[in-house]
Amino acid sequence: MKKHQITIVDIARQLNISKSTVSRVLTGHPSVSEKTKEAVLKLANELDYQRNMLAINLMSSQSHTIGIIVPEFVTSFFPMVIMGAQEVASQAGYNVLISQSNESYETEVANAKVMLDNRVDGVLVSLTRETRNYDHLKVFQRKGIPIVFFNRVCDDMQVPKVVVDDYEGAFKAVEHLILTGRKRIAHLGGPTSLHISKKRLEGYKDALRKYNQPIDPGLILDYDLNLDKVKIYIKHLLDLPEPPDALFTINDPTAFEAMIFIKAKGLKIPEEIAVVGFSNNYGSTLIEPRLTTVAQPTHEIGQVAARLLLDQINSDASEWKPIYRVLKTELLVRGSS
Amino acid sequence: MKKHQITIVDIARQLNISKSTVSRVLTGHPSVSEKTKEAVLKLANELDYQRNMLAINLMSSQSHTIGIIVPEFVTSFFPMVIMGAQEVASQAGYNVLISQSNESYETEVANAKVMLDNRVDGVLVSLTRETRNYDHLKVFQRKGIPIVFFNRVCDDMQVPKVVVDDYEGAFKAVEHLILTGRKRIAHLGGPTSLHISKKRLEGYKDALRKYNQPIDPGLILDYDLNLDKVKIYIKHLLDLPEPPDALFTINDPTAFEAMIFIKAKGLKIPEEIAVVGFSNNYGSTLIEPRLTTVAQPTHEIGQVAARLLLDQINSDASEWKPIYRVLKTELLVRGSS
DNA sequence: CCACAACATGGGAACGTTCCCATAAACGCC
DNA sequence: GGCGTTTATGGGAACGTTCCCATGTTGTGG
Repeated sequence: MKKHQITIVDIARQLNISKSTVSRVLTGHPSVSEKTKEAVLKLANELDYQRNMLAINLMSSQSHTIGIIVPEFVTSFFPMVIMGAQEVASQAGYNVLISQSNESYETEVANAKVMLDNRVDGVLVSLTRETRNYDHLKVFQRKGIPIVFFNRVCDDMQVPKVVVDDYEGAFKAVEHLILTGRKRIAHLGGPTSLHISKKRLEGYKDALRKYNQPIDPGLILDYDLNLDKVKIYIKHLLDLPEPPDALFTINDPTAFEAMIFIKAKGLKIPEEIAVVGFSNNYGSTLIEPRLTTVAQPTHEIGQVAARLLLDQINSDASEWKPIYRVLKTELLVRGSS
Repeated sequence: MKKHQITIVDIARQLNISKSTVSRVLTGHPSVSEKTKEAVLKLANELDYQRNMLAINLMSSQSHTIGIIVPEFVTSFFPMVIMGAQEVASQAGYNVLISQSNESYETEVANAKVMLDNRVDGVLVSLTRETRNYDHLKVFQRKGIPIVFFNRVCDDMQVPKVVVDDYEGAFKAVEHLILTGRKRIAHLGGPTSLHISKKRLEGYKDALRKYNQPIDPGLILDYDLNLDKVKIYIKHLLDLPEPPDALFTINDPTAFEAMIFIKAKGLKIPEEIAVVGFSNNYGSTLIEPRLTTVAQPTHEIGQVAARLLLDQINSDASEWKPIYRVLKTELLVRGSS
């Protein structure tokens, strides 16, 4: 059981003034005499008074908390985004309630419910790879709670979104492969339900088109991002009568798995097959050869998304605009290509 | 501005019953007639009623939230621990408020304050590398809020702690190096203020002693975990008149940096110098050669710590015991040794 | 010296729950 | 049929704030 907590009433009683006055001092209200202000501050400090956010939250009907729902946080991408968001949020006096959906639709739904129960003031979401139904997220809109998507966004909802230029990033990656003489560039993409998968695939195709290279459907595969399956797809590609001489993957972890398999097969990277990833995850400079990849401004994604969310929190719902922010990527050419 | 929220009073009014009864239905209190129960449940569902945790929290003087303070979460270690803790916590109906101290003492202090303001029901802490003063954490004890340390623990406080057997892990790592014929094993350790640094150093020394190898102080370095400095220390070691033929580092990220530098110098790993890390971070199987390391049961650390914390939350402060849980490590021998 | 503004303070409702206590009805039981 | 017991319900305080409104007190200008 908890001990008695010091409240403003305790302070008021000891100083023989009303709790209103104490509250005024503590919230910095101007109309209170210098003398009482000092006395209150002094006693509050002595008693080790700590404001009770539980009461403030109820009173203000605000939790001063924003929720973040991400599919996972073991690879470095989402943690970095969260860092950026957390910075902005805590500077504005908001806490961050993080939850992982573990790439499971059901967990995402459950997490959304928790956020709702806890009356988060807004929510940042990056979808799971299997989310097809968005009812659990539309609830936020219905209840007037702002929502901002990042990275894995929902095309169905008219709300702010923060993404990187996946199309351009993929285009640059593939263009780079073409310009370094690759003739058969394979693409191991993500689930077609994800916006990012589509955009990256488009960039891949358009780069080939621009340089008049044939688009061979046999070199384009999409998979569910379950890393264990990567080697199956890579094996398939390598076993083709005309195997690819380059590989562009949906993300870095996929590229890592692919490289490990390719190296185990005894093929030389980049001589026999070049590999390019996406995201510049932790590990891309560890693997050998170092992975060429499309860097995303992770930290900035988090910051921008959090700022958009705070803007909505601090404005009337009628003013909300479905701003679509596209951040730039950067191609980092390293040893694998 | 928020729209009107559906409350139990709304439900009560519409059904012409008291809010007490509605509350009873919603909390599953037995003494309420089947008929009213049904009606309430039906209407609550229709109106899309959502309980307001803000009110419940104030009423119960519990935030139903546990705080976690970690030094960082970009390397995979802490995210994994957090995952374990989050699992246990959310199963028990608790939220998790995560904050990063970024290895900064001041941020750790500020984070602790936020936790206190928000009346977390308990807190899980892993210290920064620079924390020497524990007043900001002792406040929790004083206020009757349970605290559990993990990984980077505080020797000064009599509270539950969850660690791995750093001593034994280090011992096994160094023993392995000795048994594979290494004669001059260097150790790049962490700051001596950290408990884990001391324990791992002890394990290192005792392994050497057991096999009658000399302990050469010139081969033992400690640093502040700022990865940028690793190459300076490694350079120093390699430039010694009698350079080491093996290196045992305080953790994996340090080992990665060391390996990159060593490889750049043209030395062969493991032939000319073997490397062993600690923690089995993400990336240890990416780097080449794959890093031999001491695996920690990260997920389990989080689970165990969260359970110890919940046990305290649900029991009287007088029953709290400073349980010290030591989990087993496992030596993973891979290519780097 | 009086009217009126500016300042300092107090009182109490409100936020949405839970929970204790009271009350009324229904139900045996001898 | 009266009495104690169970069952279903209502009333209202409490949690710790904030904030509106009221009240008193001081100061200022004509």
